[in-house]
Amino acid sequence: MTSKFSLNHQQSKAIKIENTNALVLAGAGSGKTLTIIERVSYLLDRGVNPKRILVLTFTRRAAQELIDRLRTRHSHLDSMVLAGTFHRFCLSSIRSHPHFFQRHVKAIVIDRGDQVSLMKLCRKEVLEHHEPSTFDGELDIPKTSALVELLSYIRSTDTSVFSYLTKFYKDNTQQENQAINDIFNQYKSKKENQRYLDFDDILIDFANRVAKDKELAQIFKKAYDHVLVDEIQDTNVIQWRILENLVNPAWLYCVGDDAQSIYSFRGANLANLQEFTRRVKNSEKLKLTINYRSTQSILSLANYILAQSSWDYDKELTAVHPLGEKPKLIDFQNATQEAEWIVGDIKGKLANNAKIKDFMVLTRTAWSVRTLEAILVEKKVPYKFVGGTSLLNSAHVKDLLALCRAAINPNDELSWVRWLSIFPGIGPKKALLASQAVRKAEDDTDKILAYFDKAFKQYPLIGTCLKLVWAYQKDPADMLDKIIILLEPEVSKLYDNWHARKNDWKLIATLATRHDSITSFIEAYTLDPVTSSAASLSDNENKNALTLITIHSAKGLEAKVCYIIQSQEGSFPHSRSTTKEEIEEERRVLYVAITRAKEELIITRASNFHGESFSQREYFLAKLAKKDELVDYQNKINLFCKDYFRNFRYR
DNA sequence: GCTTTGACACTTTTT
DNA sequence: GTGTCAAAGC
Repeated sequence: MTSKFSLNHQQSKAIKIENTNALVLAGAGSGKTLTIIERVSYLLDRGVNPKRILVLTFTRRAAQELIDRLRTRHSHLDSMVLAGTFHRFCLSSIRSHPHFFQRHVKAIVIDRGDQVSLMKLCRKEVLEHHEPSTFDGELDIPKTSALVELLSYIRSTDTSVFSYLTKFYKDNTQQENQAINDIFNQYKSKKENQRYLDFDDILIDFANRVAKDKELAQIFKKAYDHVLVDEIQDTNVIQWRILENLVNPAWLYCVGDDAQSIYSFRGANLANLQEFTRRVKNSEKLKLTINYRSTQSILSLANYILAQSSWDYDKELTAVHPLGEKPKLIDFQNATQEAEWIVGDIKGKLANNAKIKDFMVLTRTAWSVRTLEAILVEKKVPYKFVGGTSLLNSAHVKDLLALCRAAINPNDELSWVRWLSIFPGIGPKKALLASQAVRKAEDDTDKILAYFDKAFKQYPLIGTCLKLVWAYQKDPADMLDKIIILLEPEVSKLYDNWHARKNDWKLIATLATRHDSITSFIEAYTLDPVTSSAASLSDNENKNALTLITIHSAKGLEAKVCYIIQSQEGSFPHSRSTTKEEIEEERRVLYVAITRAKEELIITRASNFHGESFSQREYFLAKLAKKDELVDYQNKINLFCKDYFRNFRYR
C-alpha cells in the first residue's frame, strides 16, 4: 500500500531501517507522528503480524489517532497493533495476567485527588503521633499535595526518600525527614490495605513483577517483534526498565525531541534519549530536521525563544512552507477583553470560511482559561476543554462514584467516608467507624448489609443502594440511572447550584454505557480523564467544537490558527518555577506552544501592568513587543486605563 | 463528642 | 470551586 504523502529522504530512511534498534530525533513538526505511523504501516506491509507490534504513546489521544489511521490504511487486516500509554499497557497486562498479579485483582485505580485525600490522613496521623516527642512540636512538613508530588517524583525517578531529601531539602532537620518518611510508609500501608493502585504503582508493580518472575518475563520477552515508543524524552527510569523487558529480541524504535521535553516535573529522564545509542546495543541515531507544519515566520519566533537560552538546543528548524504571516502579539486591558477579542476574531474567521477545527486555544494553566470559557458560553460557541479538572474529579460525581467504589471494594475507606457523609447526621467520625466495621466483614455482602441494618437503621437508603450496585455489576449504566433517582433528593441538598451539577450525573450514566463493569469504567476515565465540557458533546459535536487545551496536553497536536492566551509575565516562565532547570523547561513549554501553529499564531497578554518590568525574573516575551522583524505587535489597552495606571504606579 | 456552618484563602504542568 | 479552620449547634 502506498502512502498519499511523499516522504523526504530523511523520513524514508527512518521508516525503512532494518535489523537495528533506532532512535529518531525529530524536531517539532518534522513528522514525528507521521514517522511512527509510516513505520508501523511499513512493517505491516512487510507482513509483520499486527499482534507482534506494540506502540507506546504518550497520550491516549495519540494512540487513538494512530489506530484510526492504520485501520483505514490496512482495512484488510482483522487484528490491529496494540497502541496505548505506558500506564494503559501495564494496567492491561496486570489485568490480563491475574495469576501473576493476585493482589491486584480487587484493586482499584485511584487518581490524584484520592492520593491527596489518603496522604492527608497519613500526614495528620504521623504528625499527631510525632509532635509531643519533639522539642517544640514545630515540624515544618510540606503540604499534603506537595507530599504527593514528592513521593511520586521520588518513586518515578527510583531514588530513596532519604537520599532525595538530604539532597534537595537541605534545611530539613533529621526529625522532619524522619516524619516525611513515616508519612510515606503510612501512605504505602494504607494504600495496600485499602487495595488502591496509584498511577506509579501501575508502572512500578508491573516492572517489579516482571523483573522478579522468570516465567512472566518470558511471556513479555516473547510477545513482540517490534516495540515503538513515541516522545521518548518524556519517559522516566521505570518506563525505561519496562522497555528493557519488552525488547531484545524485539527491536526497539524510539522517536523524540529534547527541545520538547516538558515533563521533568514528573520524573522524565532525558538520558533515555541522550544515552540511547550507548545503552542500546546495535542501535542507530537518525535525525529529522525539516519542518512540514509551520510557516517560516512561526518557526523564526520558536527559534528566537530557544536561542535566548544558555543551553545548546541545536534546533534551528527550517520550514518547507513559505514565510507566511508574522505572528501577532497583542496586549489587552484584562482577561475579559482578551477573551472577547479572541471569540470575535474566531467568529470573524469562521464567517470567512474557516472551520472550527482549524483553531486551537493554548493555555499554560487550566486556571487561566476560565474567563474565555465564560465568554464562549455567553456567545454560544461550542467548545471542549482538554486538560484541567476532570469530570470524575468534581465533588458531586465523586459522591456518586464513591458508592460504587465502596460497594465493589469494601476496604475502600475514602469512599465509605465520602459516601456516608452525604447523609445528614453522619460526619467523618461515624463514617470512619462504619468503614472499619465493614472491613471486618471481609467482603461478605450479607454481613455488610446486616451491619448497616443494625447500626444505621434510620438510613435505609444505604442498604438499598448497596444492593442495587451489587445486583447491577454487569450493567453500570442501568445501575447508575437507578442510583441517581434514589440519591438525588439527598445529594441535591448539599450543593446550592445543583441544577448545573445534575447534568454531570446524567453524563456519567451515559459514559458508563460503553463499559461492562464499574471497575473498567472507573479505570478508563481515571487513566484518561475527560472534562465536563468534552464529555457533554457527542462525537459529532466534538468535531465541531473549539479546542481549548493546556500546552502540556497539546503535545503532538497542531492547528492552522493557534492562540496562546494569558502570556503575560508569570506565565512564561510560570511564576511557580524557580530553579534554573524548571525555568529552562518552561522555555520548552513555550516552544512547544509556538510550534503547534501551522499558519497563524496569535499570542495574547492580559494584565494590568505592561511594558518594563520591575522584577528580576526572566520573562521570555519581555522584549518581544519591540521586535518588529519577529512579530506584529498591537496594543489594545485603552488610553484611559493606561493613564489611570500610570498615575497609580507613580503615586 | 460529633456535625454543621460560615468565613477565608488559594489555584502549574499529567499518566 | 475546593479546602481549611474555628465556632456554633445538636
